Formats: sequence, C-alpha cells, structure tokens
Amino acid sequence: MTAPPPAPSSGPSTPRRRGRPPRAGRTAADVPAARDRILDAARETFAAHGYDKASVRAIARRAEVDPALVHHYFGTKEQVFEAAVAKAAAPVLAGPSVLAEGDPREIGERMTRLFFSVWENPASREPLLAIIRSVVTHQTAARIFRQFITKNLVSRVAQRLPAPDIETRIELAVAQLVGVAMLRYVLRAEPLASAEAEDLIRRLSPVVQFHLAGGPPPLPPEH
Amino acid sequence: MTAPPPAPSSGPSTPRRRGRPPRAGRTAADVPAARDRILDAARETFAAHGYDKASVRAIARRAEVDPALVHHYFGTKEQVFEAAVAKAAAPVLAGPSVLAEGDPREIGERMTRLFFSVWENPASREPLLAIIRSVVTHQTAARIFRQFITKNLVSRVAQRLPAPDIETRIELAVAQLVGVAMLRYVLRAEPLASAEAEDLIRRLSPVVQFHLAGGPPPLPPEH
DNA sequence: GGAAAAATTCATCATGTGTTGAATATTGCT
DNA sequence: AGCAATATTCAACACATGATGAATTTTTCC
Repeated sequence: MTAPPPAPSSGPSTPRRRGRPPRAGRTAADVPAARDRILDAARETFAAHGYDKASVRAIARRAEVDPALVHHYFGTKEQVFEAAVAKAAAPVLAGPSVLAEGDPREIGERMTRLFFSVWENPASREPLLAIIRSVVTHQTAARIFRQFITKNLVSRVAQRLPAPDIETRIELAVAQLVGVAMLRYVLRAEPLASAEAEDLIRRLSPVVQFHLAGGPPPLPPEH
Repeated sequence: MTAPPPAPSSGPSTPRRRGRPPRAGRTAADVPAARDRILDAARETFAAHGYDKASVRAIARRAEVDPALVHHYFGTKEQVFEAAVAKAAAPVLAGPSVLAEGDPREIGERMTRLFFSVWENPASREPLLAIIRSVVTHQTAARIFRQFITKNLVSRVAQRLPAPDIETRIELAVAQLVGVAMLRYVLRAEPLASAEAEDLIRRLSPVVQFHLAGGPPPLPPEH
C-alpha cells in the first residue's frame, strides 16, 4: 500500500537480469558455479555468526545470488547447514587415522597435533567454528558434534587403549582441547589467542596423554 | 483481517486487567514484584536458549507479564541481558578469594573445586550457561566473559604465583575447565554428563595444578 | 479530595525471517 | 526448429521480533 516501486536501474541495488545467465564461453571454472558459491558463503556465514544469526538472505547476498536460489538448491535452511558443514568437514572427518597408529605412549601428542593442524588451517577451521557457534543453541549442530566426537575419536582411540573408563578419559582430553578452541578461536582471549601453536602443543600434549593413558598424576611444582 | 477478537475470559489467553494492580494487603514479598519476576525469567530464558533465541516476548510470557513491561523497566533487550546476568552472577563473581589463600601446591584443587561448586549449583549455573550460550554469537556476552576471567581468575592467581608466562598458564587451566563445562553442561555428552563431580575433581585437579604451577610433565603410562 | 507518579496492558509499527510460486532467460536434446 | 530441463530472479506470504506511545488503573503525596 505504501510501498513505492523502486525506480529500476537507478538505485544502489542493481536489479539483476532475470532467467538463466548465458554461459559466454567460460570453461566452467572461471566463476565458480552458483551452487558452490552458495555452499562457500554458507560455510563462512555460519562460521561467523552461528546458525541462528546466519540468515538465508545474508548467505545469498554473500554468494551474490537471490535467496530463492539457495532454497532451490538445498531446500530448507537446516539442509543448507548440513550440506555446508558436511562438504567442508568431510576431509577433516576422514583424516585422523593417525590416532590409531603408532606408539600409544605418544598418542597424546599425536592427538594434540591433529587438533592444531585442523584448527590452524582456516579452511578446516571454519566448519568447526560454524559447528561450535551453532552447537550451543541448536540441537542439530549439537548432534553433529557429538557424532564427530564419538565416531572419530572415541571409537578410534578406545580400540587402541582399552580401559574401563576410557570414554571418560577421552572426553576429558577432548574437553581440554575444546576449551582451548573456545578461548583461542572463539573468544580470542589473550595471550592464548596469539601464542605459538608449537608452544601450546608442548604444553598440552602431556596433559592429553595423561588423560588418555593415565599414569601417575603430574607432580606438584618443585616449590 | 483474519484475527478473531478473543472472547474475554474464555480463550486460553486470558486478557489481563489493565492498569496498575491493587496491592490487596500483600506484604510486598507475597508474590515477588513483577520487576524481579522479569529478571528471573530473563535469566532462565537466556540460560536455556542463548541471547538470540531468547525473545523479549518469551521472557515476558514466562514472567506472566506484558512484553512492554520488560522494556518499561529495562529499556533494550541488551540491557535486560546485562541486568539479568549481573544480578545472578554477582555472588559468584564476588566469591573466589579462595584462590588467593592457602598452599600454592593445592591451588589446582581449590580452583577445580571452585569450578564445580559453581557449576553443580543450578542457581549459579544458570547465569553461566546464559553467558556461554550467548558468548559464541554475541559480542557483549563475550566481553562479559573475558572480564570475568581476567578480573576473577587471572589477577587473583597471578599475584599468588608469579611467573613470566602465568597468563598463558591460567588460560590453559581455564580452558580445561571451560571444555568440561561445554561437554558436561552444554552438550551433555555421556559419560561426562553423568559422572560424579568428586571423580572429576580427582581427575582434573592435577591437570589444573600442572598448568598453573608447572613442574615436570605427567609421566607416560607404565605400559 | 485532587494531582502526580507508578504499574501495567493494548495496539501498533517497522523490520527481518524462512519459504513458496510464478516468471523469465538460457542450454541441451531430439 | 522445437521442447524439456535448468538456472536464475521477482514478488509476495505469513509470521516473529524489538520497540514505542497511548490508555487505564492504582498508589502515594500534598
């Protein structure tokens, strides 16, 4: 009723050309297909704002695409989330067979190194950030995260280090690393956020090893 | 257009009496003042859903009050959040002088016990849940959390255990505990979520102590 | 008693959301 | 040439949200 029709091709929001765009001789890898742009934009947006605040419209804007196209390709917003996270996290999830091999006395260091190799790489960090940012308010994300821990850590490590309380042990080790992720990558608390990864690996490996494989508790300080 | 006016005092949403309610001889502590009910409802709602999904309307509904009243008392939603968290977290923030006293060789256990004494008590757990649920997506909450860590942990412990890298040490210890909070209270991952607090204190204290006060790394398992 | 202040609800606005259906332009197949 | 499939945008719906201003009732103070 009070909505004035915007003058076409004059406002700051250029009205896009409708219909399927001409291919114009691109070899299909010139500008990435819209579908992939959407997936990337989704991953980045979810990582930056979490599930709820990452609107379909914001994703579409970032992908330079109409919001309807997002739905056209992926259906509901939840499916967009699953697709984006699944695509980006797949290589990470497939990776850590490192844990099941090698000297069990060094499994703590291997797990700590695996953690940082994933988190220090922006490409693999983003889907994890997206998950963590979403985990705390959204059920689906929480389920994904639990499955990640169970499938990729608990089962792999448990078969290597059988012990009655191994699940608790693994989760305490994971808790140490998740906490570091929270403080370093989500909260960006200093000085943790700027510390050298190698330094943190040195400090954390014995703790993770202690959690996983037990042994005598760390000694008190020499005082 | 399609909104039928609800028959007064017959539908499920009883249209409330307008204007200031009669005091009717209550000694002012009979039914808590609406202002306090709003604050409590806000704390519970923020704790349950995080900042973004906790709508002013939901808070008002829980407090059995009109949404406008929430704004009347507190202004913007952000101010509601600050007021609710500040009120509920105040006693917790004031507490931990435990850290600065006693044998430094047991500061790890004291800190771990402090952590669980706060998190195992629903009254003090809720504002922290609210903060954690909000920290990951909302800037204000992140600031509050950083201040909490800095003011109430870093400063207190640092003056007790001077060391060049004490800030990093403290944050690694905090990371261990924050990670446990994430897995146990936010994600509710089993078996951590159902473990006995005393058992966890036993397992975590040496790690926290190790982070804070150094000493030789925990020994490898006897194999 | 009368006026100001306080406590409360109602109605409404502007905005943003997820989602859908139709329209339009291009490609690829026959 | 024609036709189905595909890729894309437009326009709109139904709903939820944060916020505001006015109305209404009560208390409190003079």
